Order: sequence, then C-alpha cells, then structure tokens
Amino acid sequence: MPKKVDRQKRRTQIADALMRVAAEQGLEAVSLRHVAAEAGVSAGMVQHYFRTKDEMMTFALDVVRERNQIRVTDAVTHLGTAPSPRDLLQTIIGTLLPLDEVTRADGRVTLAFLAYTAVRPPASAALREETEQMVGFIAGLLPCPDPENAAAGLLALMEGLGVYLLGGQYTPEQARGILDTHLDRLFAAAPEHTGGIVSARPA
Amino acid sequence: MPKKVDRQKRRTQIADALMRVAAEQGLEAVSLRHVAAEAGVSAGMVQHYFRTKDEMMTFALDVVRERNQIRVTDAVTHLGTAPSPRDLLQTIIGTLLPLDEVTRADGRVTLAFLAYTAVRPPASAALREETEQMVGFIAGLLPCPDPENAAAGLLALMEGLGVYLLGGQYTPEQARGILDTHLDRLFAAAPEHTGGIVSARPA
DNA sequence: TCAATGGCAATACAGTCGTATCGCATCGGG
DNA sequence: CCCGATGCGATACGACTGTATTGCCATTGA
Repeated sequence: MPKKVDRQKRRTQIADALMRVAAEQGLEAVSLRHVAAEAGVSAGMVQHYFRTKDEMMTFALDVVRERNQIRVTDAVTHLGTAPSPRDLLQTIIGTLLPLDEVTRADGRVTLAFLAYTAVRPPASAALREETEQMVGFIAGLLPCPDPENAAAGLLALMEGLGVYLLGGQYTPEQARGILDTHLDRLFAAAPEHTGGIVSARPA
Repeated sequence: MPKKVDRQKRRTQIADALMRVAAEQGLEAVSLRHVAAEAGVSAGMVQHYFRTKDEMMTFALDVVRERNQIRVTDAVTHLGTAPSPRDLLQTIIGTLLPLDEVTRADGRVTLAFLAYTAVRPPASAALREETEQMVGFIAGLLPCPDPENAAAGLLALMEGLGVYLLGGQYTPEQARGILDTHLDRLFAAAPEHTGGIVSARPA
C-alpha cells in the first residue's frame, strides 16, 4: 500500500470549506467545485473523498452537530467545579447563541441545514436525538414544576433568539437581556425546592 | 391596448406555485421551470411576469409575510370584541405556529426564506420591521415589568417552537403546553398591575 | 527494482440553470 | 380597418451542476 493519508482529517477539511461557503453564500451555493476552490484543492479530490454530494452534505451536517456538542462541553468544563445551575445554563446557552461574528457564521450554517433537513425528514433523526438529550440535561438543572416542559421552552427560546440574532432583529444585548429575564423567571418560581407558587396548571 | 390580465393575480398564482415547490423540496429546488410546471403554465410566462428569478423570490417573500399578517388579523377579529390579553396572545401565536399540515407547509417556506435572507442582508429589512411591530403590539398586552423584553422573549419562544415543530423535535401538544406554561408565567408575574412579585431584577 | 495500489487531477458528459430573443397570436384605439 | 402594443410560447445560449471515467504520479511491499 502506498501513501497513507488521514482520510478523516481531509474530509473534515473539506467539510470546513463547505461550511465557510454555506456561511457566506448559503447552502445553495455549495457545489463540489465551489467547495473545492474554497478548500484550495481540486474538484477531483473532493470527489475522491466523497463519492456523492449528499455524502458530503451529511458528513458536514455531522461535523456541525459535533462542533456544537464540543463547544458546550468545553464551556461547561471551563466553568470549574460545581457551578450553580443558573450559571451553567447561562454559559451553555450563551455559548450556543450567535453572539459574535464567529458563532454567527456557525449559526448561519446551522440555520441553512435546518431548512435543508426540514424537507429531508430522514436527515433530521440525529437532530431529534440531540434535542432530546439536551432537554433531559437542562431539565435536571431546573427547579420548576414540570422541568421537562421548562427545559424544552428554554431550548426553544434559545433557538428563537438565535434566529432573530441572525436576522438582525435582536441585538446581542437584547438577546442576553431576554435570556436573563427568562432565567430569572424560571429560577424565581421556586427558589428552594421543586414546587412553585405560580402557574396553577402544570401542563 | 389589447388583452388586459390581472397582473398582480397572475404573479400571486406563480408565487403560490413557488411556495408549494419550496415547501415540498426546499428553496434550492425552486427554478423557473419547476415553478412554471407546478403552476401549470409555460416557463416563458413565468419569465414574462418576473423579469428575473430574484424578482420572483422577493415577490414570493412578500407574499409569505403578507399571508402571515392576514392570518394574524383574521384570527384576532374572529376572536370577538375585547378578548383578554392572554387569550389574544394564545390565539395569535397558535395561528402562527406550524401545528397542522397546512401551516407546516407555510412554516417550511418561512424557514427556507429565513435561511435565504440570512445570507442576503438587504432582503431582511422588512423582516426586521415586521418583528419590531409585533414586539410593540405584544408588549402592550403584557402586564410584566419591562414588557418589551417579555414580548421579544415570547416572540423568540414562538419562533423556536416553530423550528422544533418543523424538525419534529416537539409534538404539537408539547409546543402548546410549553406556550401555555410560558404565558402562565408571564401573566402570573403580575395578575393585576404591572408590578411583579417574582424576578427581583427587572432587566 | 518493479509491479501494483492508492492518491489525486483532468476531462467528458448529460442535464439544468437563468436569461435573452424571437415569433406569433390577440385585441383596442386611431 | 388596421397598427401596434401586449400576452405568451418556443427556442437558443453559455454557464454551471453532479457524476463517471481515465490516466499519471508517488509510494510501498515483495
């Protein structure tokens, strides 16, 4: 066997180029040749590492998800030991929101893939699982009654903030303020234990 | 002058076909020929009514926005006179959420356009204005301190619920429950006047 | 050293894209 | 009546798409 190259690494490089193109010009500008040019390689090479465009797309989608996961765990570990649930949530969500230009680029890619998977149901299975995990994790941090409900709501709020941040409807300061207020509400509902004084109807 | 046709009507028909294509196969499947076929007209005719594809896209985008506006005002007027703010909000948001197959199709189109405008900043100006209006309107219905903040949060929550509904992460029942709980929190904060018992920090 | 195999580039191909242009009806005002 | 503007279909064109195929080069095991 001749030369051995790190196949996975090359594929990731190409996926990175794809994400750059998608972030700047949208997913419909993603073609083999564009991605190859952005990656600084030949079109034939892209074809060599991904037999089909769909394979490349799926791989890139996985990379995006993986990156987000890593971002979250990184943020959590950097937070030190035993942070308060409130700080933990604020950090995690702050990490996931497109608040600076770097995360905005990622956000645009994620949004593009969101629209992409919306018309390709099979591709969204992993997304569903990821959300489910996230809801479970966040629910464990919330002192509200029906923490699953509150967790899902918090996640939805985050997603919506992300969308509006990308669209320029909200400023980063606004988004942070909204998130703060919401967390205040969630944690004020039951400061000590899981039994609230508000919300007579649990669901 | 010969034959006079209702230009606006024809354009709307074509835009409808575009939205059907976008809802089923995504925005990248939208081409003059596809749209023409879906509309049951010749490709030349589409070209006759929209000199460029971008013009067609922009028009369709406006139609989508307009439809949503109409849907809201319709729902509001059907609600009778002097509804409670809470019912009003529930109805409006319930109308905007992709809860059944019809509104899901619209949601997919909206999501596609969201990603579309995310990489075309000039096209999102109208979106910004629409959101601003909406925030102002909703803020007037909320009894919280800092109603603008709460309104923006509610809107973001709605958007996020929409995204997760489309992705299949949340079921319609879940989404309704989350919305309910959130409204409970917002209205429980100050049952009578604009001064809450929870949330010590207004912003 | 040499055959062979994997890495990669180049090209070919059929199809679709957006746009421009032509051609022909059809109907209204002079 | 008929001239010309308008509605609309058909076709042409160059650019670009994803995929398949071909062939060279470098490296490596025998």
